[in-house]
Amino acid sequence: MEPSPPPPPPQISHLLSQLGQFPVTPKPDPDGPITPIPAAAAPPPPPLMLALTPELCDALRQELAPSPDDDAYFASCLRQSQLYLDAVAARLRLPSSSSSAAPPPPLPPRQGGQEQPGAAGSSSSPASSTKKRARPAAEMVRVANLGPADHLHYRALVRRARLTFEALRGFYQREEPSAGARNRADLRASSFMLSAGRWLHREVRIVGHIPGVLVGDAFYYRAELCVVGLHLAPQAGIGYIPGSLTNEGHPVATSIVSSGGYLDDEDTGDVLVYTGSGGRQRNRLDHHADQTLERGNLALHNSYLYAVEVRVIRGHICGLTPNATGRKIYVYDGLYRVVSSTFGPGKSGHDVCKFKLVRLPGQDELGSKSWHTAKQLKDAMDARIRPPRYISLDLSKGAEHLRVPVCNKLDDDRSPLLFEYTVRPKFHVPPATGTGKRQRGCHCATGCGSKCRCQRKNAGGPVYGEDGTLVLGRPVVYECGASCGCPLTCVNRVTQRGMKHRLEVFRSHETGWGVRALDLIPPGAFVCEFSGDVVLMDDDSGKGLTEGRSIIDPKRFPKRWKEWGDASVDPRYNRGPQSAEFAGPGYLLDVSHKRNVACYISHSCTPNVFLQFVVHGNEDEQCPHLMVFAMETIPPMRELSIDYGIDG
DNA sequence: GATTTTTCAATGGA
DNA sequence: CTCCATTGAAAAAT
Repeated sequence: MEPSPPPPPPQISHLLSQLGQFPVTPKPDPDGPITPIPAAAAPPPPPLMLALTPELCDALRQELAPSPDDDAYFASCLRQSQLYLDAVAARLRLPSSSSSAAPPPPLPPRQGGQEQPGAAGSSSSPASSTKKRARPAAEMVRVANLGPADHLHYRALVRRARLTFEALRGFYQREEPSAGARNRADLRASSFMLSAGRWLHREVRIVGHIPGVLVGDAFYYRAELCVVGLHLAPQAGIGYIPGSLTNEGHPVATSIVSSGGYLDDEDTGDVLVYTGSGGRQRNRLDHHADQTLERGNLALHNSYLYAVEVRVIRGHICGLTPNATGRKIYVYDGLYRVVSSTFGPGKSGHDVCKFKLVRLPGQDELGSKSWHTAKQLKDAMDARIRPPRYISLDLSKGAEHLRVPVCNKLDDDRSPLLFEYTVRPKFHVPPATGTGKRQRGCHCATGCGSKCRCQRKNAGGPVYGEDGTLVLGRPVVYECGASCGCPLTCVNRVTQRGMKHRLEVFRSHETGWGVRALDLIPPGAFVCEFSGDVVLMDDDSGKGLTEGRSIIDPKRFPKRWKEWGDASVDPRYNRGPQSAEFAGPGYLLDVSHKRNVACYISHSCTPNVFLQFVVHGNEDEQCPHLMVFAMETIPPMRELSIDYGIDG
């Protein structure tokens, strides 16, 4: 048997000739090496249903000029698929009888010229009455040319959806500590959000980037990928638009999750060899049967033929997670194009579909690569090697638990080194009232439980979970303190143990100086404290001194803590008794001379960290610590941002 | 439309 | 700690 020719690159001529030809059951040479799918051996092509108008054909042909230049080539592929999808979208059937149960929410105000709504209902009433399973919509779109205003809008939507997901997940997890059966809080959270109409982009099938999701964004659960619309299949690796929704009747893949679950996978970052699905026992690595070119496999093959870009999400096992055993984390790595599709025996002997994907140029740095560079930086610093352009290996000069490197790759500014570093502000300690009085702290000898006096000052249950993450944002948090009987390892002293995740200060184009994470920071984790010189408000001598100084006013921070842990979308959730009114801090922080890392965190109105007031033991309530907590999963090399309450 | 099939999860116990 | 069986949910296919 003569060897089949390699598949021609999917250029336009090829595309045009292939549009109607889909080999459904290829029969490759059983004992040969992996053979390309023989297009010639395909069954008679189904009728070509995509309307190729003369204009469209001309437009496509003009793209023909094959260029050796990769960028031009990829750009041409992108334009091709754009043309194709536009043609398909234009001919798509309408969403079947307004399939969304809830009435479409009012469109948010939008500034940019931009045709795609796709906002999940903000005020949509939970469509609990309708039993009908709401199916995803049929309309297929690609969102392009997002203006800055649109980007902010979508980023805020994604942020809120993830906050809700995390709050619900935490709520469900705590709700039944050990109710016999398995507690899949993640599934319950996503399921509830679906029924409440809070999945994003439900009314549309998005090809390409999901607006509001950045390359490098990290997710702890597959269910979370569903909620934001990145990858709709809860378990399957290939997400696709079913053939019944494209007018040609062929499925098209939109996203894949690569978790290294197959023997034949290879991954060098920009190039990924992905194995199709099927032929495998669940949870098993090895194949026991041949795969077939159906469903997801067929969809991915069609993405190859049509040159449609595919979202790639990589699953990493991160042993470094604070909460114990080898969790997985899913990182959005951007858009890839399928450059080859083959079918043949894999390592286990059975036939497998293999797809080679190449990352499209012009995107933000590969998320997975950022993890790598962060690790290299950390290794170098552990070995006391100063990477180039690092002006300090430790801004705190040993004062912090972890070293805080400073990096400036832009100019010669070394100003962070000019400030004195203070790990925590020095508050005026109130004189012990009543000398005969006993210590005001708790007397818990080992661990502080629900009986602990300090814990009970926090109305509505424990402040921190087992893993040390903040359960719920509060007006103020009372931790145990110096006068308590418990050790520093007490569960109620999370912020006193210092930073747990490495940060670095860096010079940035946009914000002057900024702070970014070197470690993965889980949502709800303590990040660091704001520090500087304390200026009491009622201190007359201090008032005049604030002129011309860098002052942080703790009162100016918007109450972003309200967004954290708020699961009130679920009516069964009640946050318990509200703690008494908190007057708020009565001091200013002067960071003109002394400061710490936190002062370099930049501002955003879609922040990924927030401020939580924390009182340690019997400290003055007027002077709560300004503690920074993560609001979302922060991947390595991602800049931290907080809402300072300045208009932006 | 209802039911079955498919799926590179996640848990908690052994 | 690794293995594993069980439960689980949504979309596509039937």
